[in-house]
Amino acid sequence: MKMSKTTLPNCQNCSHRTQSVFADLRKNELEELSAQKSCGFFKKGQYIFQENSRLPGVYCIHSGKIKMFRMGPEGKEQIIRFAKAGDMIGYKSILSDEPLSVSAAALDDVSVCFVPKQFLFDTLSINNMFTRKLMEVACHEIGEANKIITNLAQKTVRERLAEVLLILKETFGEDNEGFLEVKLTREEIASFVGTATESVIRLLSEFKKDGFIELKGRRIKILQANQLTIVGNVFD
Amino acid sequence: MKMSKTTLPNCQNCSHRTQSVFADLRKNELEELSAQKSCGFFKKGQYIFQENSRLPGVYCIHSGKIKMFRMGPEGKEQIIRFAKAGDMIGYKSILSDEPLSVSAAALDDVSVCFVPKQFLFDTLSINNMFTRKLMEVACHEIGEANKIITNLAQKTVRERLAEVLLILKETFGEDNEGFLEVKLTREEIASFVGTATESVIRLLSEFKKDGFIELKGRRIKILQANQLTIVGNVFD
DNA sequence: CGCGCGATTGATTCGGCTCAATAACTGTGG
DNA sequence: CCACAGTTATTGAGCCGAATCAATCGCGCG
Repeated sequence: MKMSKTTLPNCQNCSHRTQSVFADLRKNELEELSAQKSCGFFKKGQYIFQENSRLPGVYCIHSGKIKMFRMGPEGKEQIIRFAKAGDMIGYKSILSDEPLSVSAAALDDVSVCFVPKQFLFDTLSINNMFTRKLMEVACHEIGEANKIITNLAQKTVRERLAEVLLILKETFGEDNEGFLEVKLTREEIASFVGTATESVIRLLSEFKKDGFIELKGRRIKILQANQLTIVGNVFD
Repeated sequence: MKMSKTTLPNCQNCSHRTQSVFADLRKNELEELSAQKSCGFFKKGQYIFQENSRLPGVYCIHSGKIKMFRMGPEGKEQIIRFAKAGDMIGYKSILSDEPLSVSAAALDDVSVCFVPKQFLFDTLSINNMFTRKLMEVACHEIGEANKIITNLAQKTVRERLAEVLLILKETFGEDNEGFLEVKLTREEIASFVGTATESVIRLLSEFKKDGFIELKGRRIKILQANQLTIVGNVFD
């Protein structure tokens, strides 16, 4: 991975800044961030980092999509969540001072900024709004994880797949034709749902037959989101 | 629930303080905490709080054991984790400014201190060590949740039960006879493992037959922890 | 244009859930 | 301290969702 300071825009005028955890940074803090960060690129399929390792900082995603996953006991990937432009990844390991609990891999070509952990700690100690924002993001994620745990334990594969489709729509949005703006293999979908690839395939074609979705190769279009919320027992 | 300021010791000389998130509070901060907190008691079985509600602060557990759980789509409890003396609960909802994502209920008689959220926010803004500690705890919990998600998706019930027994030992310890220092119904164990009550019962008696554990009514003694780690595919 | 991975479909197996019937235990009040 | 009532635990039988295994298809890419 090449790292440089010039390939991506300064943090001050980064288009993702206002939606990111850095939204509340002051002018001089942003300048410092720009000065300390470096940039990197990952091709589709490459690992950004691997679980159990440690990083000297965090990544801010400038463009591209990323899957966060853990290896199960038989070496099978379990996708925990996705990340996209504007998200910061790898920070939990820094803040809890533990090795990474997940790996991250690029779903398409990805460009990132790397922020040294010292910048985080420095900013945490002087900018309360930043602290609050970071806590908010972290604590929100715990709530999401609690929901996933309950779903995995209690819902059927059919229900979980319906919900996953809605999550993908929510997370990545749709292109101008209405297809989900993310390209995943059936195996990756299965890994996120927590089931076998064949089960995903069978249920997808069932949803297609029911008119809930349209399939075009690897691309998925959601036709009846409301039906999926019903099938998936999705309340919130 | 009765609330008073005198029933429990001051925070300064609370025996759990040094292991809690309040370990790094300064003298005057501890005095302020003592002044602002109130105390409460819950009988076994009572709810401390319910998911989707909001609290004006957080609870510190002074004594007793608590289950944290979520209601699944069919109204079935999913136990996410346990909490015990020294733990702070309910803070994630405060910090993410969202309704609670879990409920909490007393597993035995519980006494708690209630800390208004303003104290938390005030202390976050002036005590960096407290901030770091709180972040550390929250981020650690995310890592744990990631592990649980992977286990639920990929391990068998047998493996998960073996691991749960070890988690219970780790969390609550053993009494002088070697029995787990927590009294759970089979249904609660099942709810934590993410399976049916009958499956827990069958597998427990299997573990007993294999000599891994001893059962005495509701009480469980772990005889061969190492065998359980093998059966449960527990690496860390 | 062919190679190879990913997708699909079918057949079969099986872990684990549900339902049902006792048995054992907990704790409660007399 | 005992009896009773209501839980909770146990065990068995049967079923079903979903995993696995096997084979073929088809698209994307070099």
